[in-house]
Amino acid sequence: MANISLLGYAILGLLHQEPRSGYDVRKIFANTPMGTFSDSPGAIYPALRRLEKDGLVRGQLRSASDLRRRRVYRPTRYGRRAFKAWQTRPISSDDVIHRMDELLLRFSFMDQTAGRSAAVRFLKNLTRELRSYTPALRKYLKANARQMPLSGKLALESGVRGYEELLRWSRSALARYLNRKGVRR
Amino acid sequence: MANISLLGYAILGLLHQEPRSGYDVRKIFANTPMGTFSDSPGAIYPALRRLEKDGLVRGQLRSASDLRRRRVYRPTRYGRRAFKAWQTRPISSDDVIHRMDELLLRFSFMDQTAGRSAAVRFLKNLTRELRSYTPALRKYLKANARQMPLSGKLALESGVRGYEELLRWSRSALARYLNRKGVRR
DNA sequence: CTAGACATGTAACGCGTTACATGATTAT
DNA sequence: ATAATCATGTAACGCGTTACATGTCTAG
Repeated sequence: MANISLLGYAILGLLHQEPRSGYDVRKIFANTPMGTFSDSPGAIYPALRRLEKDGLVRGQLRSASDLRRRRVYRPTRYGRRAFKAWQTRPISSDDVIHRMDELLLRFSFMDQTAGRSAAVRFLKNLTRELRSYTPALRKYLKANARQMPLSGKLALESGVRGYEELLRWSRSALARYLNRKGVRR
Repeated sequence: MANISLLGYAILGLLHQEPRSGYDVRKIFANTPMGTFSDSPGAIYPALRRLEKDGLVRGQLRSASDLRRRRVYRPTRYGRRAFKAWQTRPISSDDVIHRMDELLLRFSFMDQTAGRSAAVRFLKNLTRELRSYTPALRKYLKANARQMPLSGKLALESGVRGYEELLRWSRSALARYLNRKGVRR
């Protein structure tokens, strides 16, 4: 089974939307909020080749009227299955503590690829984990605040607030899905 | 001039508080909210050796009553200067967009090592950058929301909210410093 | 005709991950 | 005795960063 990096999943997700070239992906990473990923060719082209080597995407040269070589990739059936499996993995407390960025990436492509019900399940589980972790963090801060320098205390406060906001977001996102239940658009 | 990784700076910051061994550092990464950093020996011991090789820290074996070998590190004068230089670097929009975690790390040790006035300057500059970036992100979301799938929209909404919360935090943190101006304690 | 966007690659390098290894000390 | 904790290391591996290289097409 292929081992896919976060960048690999990001690219695979984009290829689910429409067939794209490495250059297309680069432009997205350079010009949109997906820009947390590197748009450097030294990252993207090898990543695409790896995905292809592992059978997750298939690339073909588009040259019909184009003399310009341009390799366009799309996910294979296996790639789609692997992507969906990644998206629907259970959410652990460790994910919430160490891999929040990965969780958000998993969610961002959710209803295109795994469906609305998977999105709802995801948000329910995420909410559960956040409801348990957030107060624990807040408690840690309260317990150790006295012996921490102001800047350290404040930096941690920032982290706690970030998680608390995430929990509010998660709940409101869930509500957004549930309110639309069965509503066609 | 030495090139120091984020993990390197995190360790260097901890060594500013008191001399510590690699094992001490590991325990901190394993048991506190600093746990965003890896506590694996394969990361920490080589990082300490690099810091030492670059003249940023000095390690000495503590063995007096201890037969157990235990290498305790403390920053050198050069290490302290380098750390402070890193902390007081100007804040760019790129830092805010791509390296928020590094900014928070820089701030978290601020008043132990660079002083209260540096902390205030940092927060003022951070607030400025966030005041410019946050509405731009929000605007992007508004402009593209129509053509985005719900989960994509919501994932981006989460990012925007995170930045908005960060801006509120930054302002309140600044207020916290300014209210104490000249107050001993 | 030339600057800039289009488009894809490769090579060296550094560092973090994973897994394994070693041995001393303390607690049960 | 022996399991757990203390404590430090090393080797293979993968991937992202940086920098360089190459060539095409389009706009002014």
